[in-house]
Order: sequence, then structure tokens, then C-alpha cells
Amino acid sequence: MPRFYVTTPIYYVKDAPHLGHAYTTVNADALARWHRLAGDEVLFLTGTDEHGQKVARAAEAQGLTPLEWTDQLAPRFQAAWADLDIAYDDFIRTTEDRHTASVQAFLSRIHDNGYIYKDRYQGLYCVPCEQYYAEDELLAGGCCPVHRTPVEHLEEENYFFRLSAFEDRLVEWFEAHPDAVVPESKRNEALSFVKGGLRDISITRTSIDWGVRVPWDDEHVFYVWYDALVNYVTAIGYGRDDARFAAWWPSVHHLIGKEILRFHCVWWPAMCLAAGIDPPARVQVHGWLLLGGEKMSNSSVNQIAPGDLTAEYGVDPVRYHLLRDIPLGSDGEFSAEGIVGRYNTDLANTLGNLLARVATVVGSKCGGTGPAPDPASRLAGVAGEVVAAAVAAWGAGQPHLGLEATWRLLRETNAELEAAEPWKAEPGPAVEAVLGSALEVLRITALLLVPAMPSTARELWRRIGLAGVPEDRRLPADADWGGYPGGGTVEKGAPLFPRRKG
RNA sequence: GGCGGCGUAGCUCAGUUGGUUAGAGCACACGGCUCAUAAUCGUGGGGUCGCCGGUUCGAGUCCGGCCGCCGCUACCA
Repeated sequence: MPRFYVTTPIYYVKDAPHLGHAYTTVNADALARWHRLAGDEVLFLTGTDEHGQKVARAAEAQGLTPLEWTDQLAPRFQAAWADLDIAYDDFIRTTEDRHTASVQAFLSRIHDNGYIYKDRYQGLYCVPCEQYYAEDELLAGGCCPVHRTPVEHLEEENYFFRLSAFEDRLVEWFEAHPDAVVPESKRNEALSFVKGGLRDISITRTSIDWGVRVPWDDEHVFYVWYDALVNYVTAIGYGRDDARFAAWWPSVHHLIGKEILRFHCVWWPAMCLAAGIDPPARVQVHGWLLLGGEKMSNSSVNQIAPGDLTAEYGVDPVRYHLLRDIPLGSDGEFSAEGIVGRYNTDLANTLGNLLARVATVVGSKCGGTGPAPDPASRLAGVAGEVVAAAVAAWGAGQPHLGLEATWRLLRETNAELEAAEPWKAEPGPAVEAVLGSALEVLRITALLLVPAMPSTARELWRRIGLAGVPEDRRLPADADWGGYPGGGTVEKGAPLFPRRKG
């Protein structure tokens, strides 16, 4: 059975979950649901990143230990994902014992392989940023470009990862695996970064102790990024369960935002090579959610809480908008006009209204019992094409194309009803053939909607009189034309998506 | 500065290796229908494919130059 292991980045626990986090997570969830529907064995991982100096200081300010503090924060993400119907299989926290064990095993292996060495680091450090700057990055007078305050000359003893040793092997890896980083523009960006020359990177700190202890030197903890990246192998048992690890690695699918491309497409593959394992099979880089042209980021004020949106528009419409309107890989503009427009045209008008009109006519012409579809319906061919297009699109990590294809089928079905006008005809086989075919389209649509709108898919399935739940079916086999059995009770019910004014 | 990308309908975008009349959705206009959530169906208007030049029987597509926007150039979904 094919395996599909999909990850989101682990989110920095101190940030409140916002729509940017939700965007990544909804995409990962939809891809995971698609692969489950395809019959693959799926592991969907998300979680929180809980180490680092900022967390330690914030905890101290609260009079709590760091762990007590993050114990309070991590559930905010779990709650946000529950609200968005995110069905992750594992939620990792970097403060868990399993993670400490895997980080220590992973980095010890790199150390044993000779790619970690101790050196003295000196540089210009901005305390508020917790970061070193190169001289040419500073403003006039030696000031931090962010805080506009003077930086300090600092000297620290660190362990370094010999990233520079991996230049050639990374280039070879990119060339041997053209699909390892998608879209291609991001792959080129990563590759040109590697070709531009790699410097060794400092991976430990002595100035902090809220982190994973370096097993060969008690004075040091790992810098938060190196501990964070390892979460992807922690979750599948690195250093603790070799059989499980071997089953899931390296066929992993990392979903990330473009701002962390370098970590995932350069540092992380190099760390894997250094540890003697294959780099990740795929890193899928997505764009940003923009609000009025501005990035929605952790530090700015333009954050939108996912819960506010789901309360206003409903969970599935929010998921649909994120998946349908922003091609994975491009930046996308989020706006109230955008979500309402998509809601009214696609969900209320095309889909919801189709169900309503079919249900009404089945009620008046067939006594409310759904008839079987017509094997010779023109829609059978359209459905076949659409299912094939959706399978290809979702398989290629392009939810917006999968959904676009699905709506083509719905529009064709509305047109078919106009042509046949079953509401004018006397009850009989001709009317039943038309309505049965429309119901069959709705059944296939329910299947195709499982990844994007799981609740809607279930409700559609139930309304047209089918037993069970659509996510228990399998694609593409169960989407073959003719699967609607006929004989079930079709329920009109309240509008699936009531039209919105504003 | 270096490397890379983009510019196609009012908006968002699609346009394989050059090849009939440049497409889709939305928006707009007109018409049909009245089963349906003022929904739906059909038709239509709207493009010097950023600009200039070149290659070619033929260029949105290839080449050169120019204009404009953006990304990366060692923090952050």
C-alpha cells in the first residue's frame, strides 16, 4: 500500500494561530484526506516548536517554568485545528521526551560522522533580535536594521555544522531529483543559493538552556532551528524505532511557506545527508496569504484569527476559499469580498442550488425517492473527464485545479437540467433518467469534496439518500459512473449554503 | 550590484515542442426559463498578448534591447 507522510512546519508556540498557519495546515489536511481517499496509508504530522530564548523569557515573566508556559500555549493550536476540521494523525511538541531522544540521536550521528566541530564565533549581535548580523547588513553607525539600536560585539564558543561540505552533494541531489522541491521556481532559488557557496553554521548555544542538551557537551544546547527540523524524523521514530522509521522515510512531503525555504531545502537535506539518511522526497513550497498586499505575519497587526472566520462563514467555506482561490505556490490575496464572492457563486449558487432544485423535482416527480442514473447520460462522459482531472490535480498537489474541475461537472449538470426540463415532464423513465443522473453527479461530487469540505461531503451524501460516509469510499474506483443505487430517500432540507448579502 | 521570475479581457488567471478565428471563471449587457437559495441556461460586448526590433511561410510562444513590478542574496506560517 502506498504511503503518504505529510508534514506542516511546527509552529512557534508563542504566536497566536492565525490564518497564515491555517492556510498551510488546511492544505496539508486536504492532501492527507485525498490520499486516504485514494487508499494510501497516511501519516499527517503537525505540532509546535517550543524551545528558544523568547519562550524562556516569556515564561519567566509569567512566573512559570518554560514547560508550564508552553503547556498552556500548545492547546491553542490544537483548538484552532479542531475548529478547522483538521484530522492530523500526530501532534508533536518539541518539549516531548521522544523529541529530545531523536534530536540527540540524530545530531550525535552527524557528530560521529565528523560533520560537527567546535569553534569560537564572534560577531555583531543584536540582543532584541537574538541574532548576529554581518557588517554590510547594518545601518550607518553599526545599528541593527530592525531595532535601529547599536549591536554588540559578542564572542561565543559554538558547535558548527559543516554545511560547506555538502555543496556538491546538494547540487547532485537537486539534479537527480528534479521534483524534490516544487514549484520549480523555488527549486531554482534553493539551487542557486547552494551554488552561491555555503558557510558552516553555528548550531549550539551556551547562553541559553531552554533547549535540547548537546549529548556530548553539557554546556551547550542546540539552537532552536536544528532541534525543530528534526521533528520530522522524531515523529516516525528516528533513533527509537528503526523499523517504523524505515517504513516512512524518506517518502515524506513537507509543506512549507516560502520564507523557510532555505531551512527545508538546504540545511535540512544537508543534515540528512550528514546523518546518513536520504533527504526528504518532496518539499512543497507555498506562497503567502496577503491582506491588502501585506503579508500576514507573526509580528504584524493584520492577523486574522481562523476562529473569527469560521464563526462568520462556516468551516467548509473557509477551507474552500483557501484551497480554491490560492494556487499552491502563489501568493494569494485574502479579502472579505473574495470569500463572499466564492461562497455565493460556487457554494450557494452552483452547488447548493443544484441540490435544492434536484431534490425538489425528485420530490414532485418521483415521490422523493432517488432514481438510478442513466448509463448513457452525456454527464457520464463529463464525470469521467472531471474525475480524471481531479485525480491528476490532487495527486500533483494542486487543490485549486481539482476543485475547478469538480465545478465544471456541476455547471454541466445545471445545463443538462435546463435542456431536459424534468419539472415540465410527466413522471416516467425519461424524467427518472435525468434526475438519477443529476443525483449521480452529486454522489461523485460528494466524493471529490471529501478533501476540501469533509462536512459538506458527508451532508451531501446523506441528503441524496446514501448510507455510510463518503470518506469510507475509494477513489477513483467508487467515482465510476453508475454508483448511485437509486431507491434512497432524497431530502431537500435547508439550503446547504444560504446566499450571503455581504 | 548579482541570480531568478512576472507583465495576456474590467478582475483572477490558463495558454504543451512556434501552427486555424488567443481561452476559462468572475463581473457586465441582452434573451430564455420559473424546478431551484433574485438561483439557473443561452448569447454577446470587451485584447495593438508591457514597448521596440529581429528570426520565420507563420511569434502570446524563440532571440536581442527597453520599460514596469516582484522574489532571493544566511530571522519568521
